[in-house]
Amino acid sequence: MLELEYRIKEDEFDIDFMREHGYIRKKCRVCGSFFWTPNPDQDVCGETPCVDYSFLRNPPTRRKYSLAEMRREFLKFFERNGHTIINPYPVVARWRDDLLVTIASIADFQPYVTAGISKPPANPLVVSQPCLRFEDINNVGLTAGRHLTIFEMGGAHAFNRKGGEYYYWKDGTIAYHHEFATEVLGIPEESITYKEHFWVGGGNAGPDVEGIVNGLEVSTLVFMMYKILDGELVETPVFTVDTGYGIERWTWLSQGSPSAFHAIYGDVLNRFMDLVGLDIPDDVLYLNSLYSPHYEFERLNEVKELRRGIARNLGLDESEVINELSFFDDLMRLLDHSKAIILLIRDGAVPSNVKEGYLTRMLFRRIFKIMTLRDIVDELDELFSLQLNYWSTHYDNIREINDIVFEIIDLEYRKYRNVLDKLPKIVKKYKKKYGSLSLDNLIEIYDSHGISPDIISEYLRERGEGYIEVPPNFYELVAERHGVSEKEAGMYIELGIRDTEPLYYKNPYWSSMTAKVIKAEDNYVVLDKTVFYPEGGGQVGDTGILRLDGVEYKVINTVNVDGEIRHILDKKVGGDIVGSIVYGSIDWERRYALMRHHTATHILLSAIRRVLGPHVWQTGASKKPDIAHLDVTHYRMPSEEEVDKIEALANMVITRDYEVKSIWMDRGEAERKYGPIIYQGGVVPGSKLRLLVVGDWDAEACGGTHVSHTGEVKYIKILSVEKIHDGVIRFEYVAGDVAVSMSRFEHNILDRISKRLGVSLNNIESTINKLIEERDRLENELNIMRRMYLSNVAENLYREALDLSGFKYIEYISSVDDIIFVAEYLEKKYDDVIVAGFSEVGRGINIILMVGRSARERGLDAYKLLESLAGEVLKGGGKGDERYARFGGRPKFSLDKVKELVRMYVKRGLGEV
RNA sequence: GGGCCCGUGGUGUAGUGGUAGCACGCCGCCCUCGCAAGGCGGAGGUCCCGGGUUCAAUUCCCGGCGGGUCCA
Repeated sequence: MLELEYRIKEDEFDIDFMREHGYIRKKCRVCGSFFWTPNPDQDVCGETPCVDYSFLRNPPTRRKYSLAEMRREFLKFFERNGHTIINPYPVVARWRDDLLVTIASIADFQPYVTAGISKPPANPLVVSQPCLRFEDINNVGLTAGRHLTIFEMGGAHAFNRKGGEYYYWKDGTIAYHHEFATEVLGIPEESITYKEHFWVGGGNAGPDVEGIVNGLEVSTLVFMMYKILDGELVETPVFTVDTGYGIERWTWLSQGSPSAFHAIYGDVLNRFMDLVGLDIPDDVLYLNSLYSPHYEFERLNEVKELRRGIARNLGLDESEVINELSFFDDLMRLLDHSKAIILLIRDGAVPSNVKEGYLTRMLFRRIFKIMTLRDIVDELDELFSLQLNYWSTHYDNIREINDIVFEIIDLEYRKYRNVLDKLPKIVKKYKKKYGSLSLDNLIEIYDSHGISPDIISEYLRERGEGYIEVPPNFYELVAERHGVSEKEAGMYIELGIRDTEPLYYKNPYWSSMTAKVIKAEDNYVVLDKTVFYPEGGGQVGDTGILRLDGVEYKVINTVNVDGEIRHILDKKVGGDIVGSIVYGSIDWERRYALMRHHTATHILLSAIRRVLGPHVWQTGASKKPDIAHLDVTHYRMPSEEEVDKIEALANMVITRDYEVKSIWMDRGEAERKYGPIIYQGGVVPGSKLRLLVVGDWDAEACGGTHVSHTGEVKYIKILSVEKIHDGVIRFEYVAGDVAVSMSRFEHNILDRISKRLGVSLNNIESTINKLIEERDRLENELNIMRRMYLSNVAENLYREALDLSGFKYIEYISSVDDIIFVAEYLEKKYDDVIVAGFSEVGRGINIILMVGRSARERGLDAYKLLESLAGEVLKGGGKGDERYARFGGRPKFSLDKVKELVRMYVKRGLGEV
């Protein structure tokens, strides 16, 4: 986030609206901010914490509204005033490359609409957009519902063009807001304050006013008119009215309920509280809400103090109130997080360890943790069941994912338990290493194993193994370990193709052309028109030839660099050729394979969605001439049956021979007609979209080249399915002639195997199984034989052993393994044995000495003996005990000499010399 | 995309620069009318893969693959 100080001009909001309504500008005596009020005596800005909430139990509106009613009132009001109602976008912001999730209603229209490149779906428009915010996640629950990870932003937007279409600006925006509050909801004018502010975000900026009613900020009305370039404000060609009405806050305001959660979740909240057995008096909750603007997660001790005050105030037991409220906070977190999870899953953010899937997992982990510590895990399914039921009446496609959600809950909970099951082992390890656990250890454990410190603390407490104080800034300490890497919000806008007419769009079947050179540099040329498709959308660039002045160049690749289609050649172009006419022709066979693979990808994606569910979204794809792959969001490996079904469905689409059409459509129209599902491929630039429509089977925004009928794809063969991350499944497949030759190729291999084995194709599998079993059996048998052989060798060695003072002295040169076997064998069987083994190992030698029981009793020590000798005969080291010792190193003498020396030492050790 | 942790019989794990152990499970025998428990015996491992250091690597170093986890 850019840290810039922008001052609002004194007369920024000295506008007709303020004058007509008798609003005057004042400075808050508490926080110092400027605000507008119709009350001459008002000297505070009207927002908490400068004042207290005054709507609790006493709403300023004419009547109470449920969330659904408030949303409807809001949308209908703006519709009456010339705004078109737009369906909300997904909460996963796939059309953005700078955001993972939708954080505001305006995010739907960035960057193309706000930058003036693309037309909005309607103008002006209104939308109630579910949004996700994670930066205040710690405060969720604590602040009585002022902070939520999931909320609806009512956005009324107008996009005004400088010197072009103009709808309304400051006066109109504030007037609509005012009218909605006073006329529609019946809020008295004197209750409404407008606080001045300067908004900066996502590379854009502009002055704004916050609408405040009875202490609660209910809306932010932003006049987005700048972009930030190198820290400077530069006016944008489009002046965007960016209003955000907090639908949940307006609802709370209208109900004056004990908390915003009561207003949002209604009956779900009551039933959930009953379920877990929390009964908390309304008086306590109201006072809690009143104090809540002063609550902050970072200062939990102060929160406790304030809550103690609530208890005193009401004459209740202090610790009881503190405990009940902390339980209440937790339950609200559960409601909030589970709602967010449901929408995330609906929009394809399947739990994962990367990207938006990680956000889903994090929410799950927080839920599990709370439920574990509160011992209410049994209610997990019921919580989601209540929520799914409730929100299915608010949002689309919730019922469709019902079963999927429960399957994911089950999987995620199991993963979470697995993590926790590692706890005893981890604690043991740290205790062994450090004696006790330090704060640093806790941070490390959380970071590398995901076990939060309070769980460890609880675990240690339960087992009476000490107590560790967890500082409230724990998670900041974790962040420090990672180093702060603030990413500058980049509002990257890709331009369409310039200068070159893309003939491949006119007709993808054209394979050659004559064109004029408009630019030539080093090894690439740019033409006025081309049939060569530049790399994009996962489809690789075309290759072929260009003929110029009788010279033939190979086109080794075609790329789009900043909207310029470059034909990359195999050699440099000579001379000034700009203006010359060239003949070009693409490698048609290759391109046709690519077209088939590309169309196959669209067919397959829709087949996967139909089989696995609507949570499936494309996360990546690649189309090469010989193979293609498609990555999609899904929470587990699909079963063999599912894959078969997908493949069959995809091939059915081929058989039906649907027409494949590319249609250029206005972005807004396309979104209206097909919904956000068209953005499967990710960010698509431009005001007009090229929509690829496959019969009534599939529609996606796509810039690739496609066949004209699905029948041309011929055949889709899925080659492999693998999990590339948690939550991301990759399908590898081939289509068309490649698929046909692939299956011929595979069949040939099988055929050769079958001939080699001398069995029919049907029996290959069982024959190979038999062969493997046979091999295992032989390996085993060989092992037994080796042991038999070696024991035989050992017996022979014993029989022919040298007699040293009545002991059997055996010298044996072989591999280390053999020596050890023989030595062990003899030592177990004969008491009077001494085995000296010699082995050449790598670049050195090993000496192994095994001393039998009676020689040990005579005082012969294998380790001591070798140790005393080792320095003399080799450069290395060794290990062992009185019975067995092994030394190794680079020898100083020949093996024979070493043998002689060992024998000499043994003799001496036995007192023979 | 980056950081950290982890890869050892079927499963769970110990361990170490020098013969890879333990528990559960499995097989056989004993005990029992039968089962369980108990006793005895046994099978089962490329110590994830590749490279380096070393006389010697499961162990140390580097790279890869796989899993976990945290942060973007």
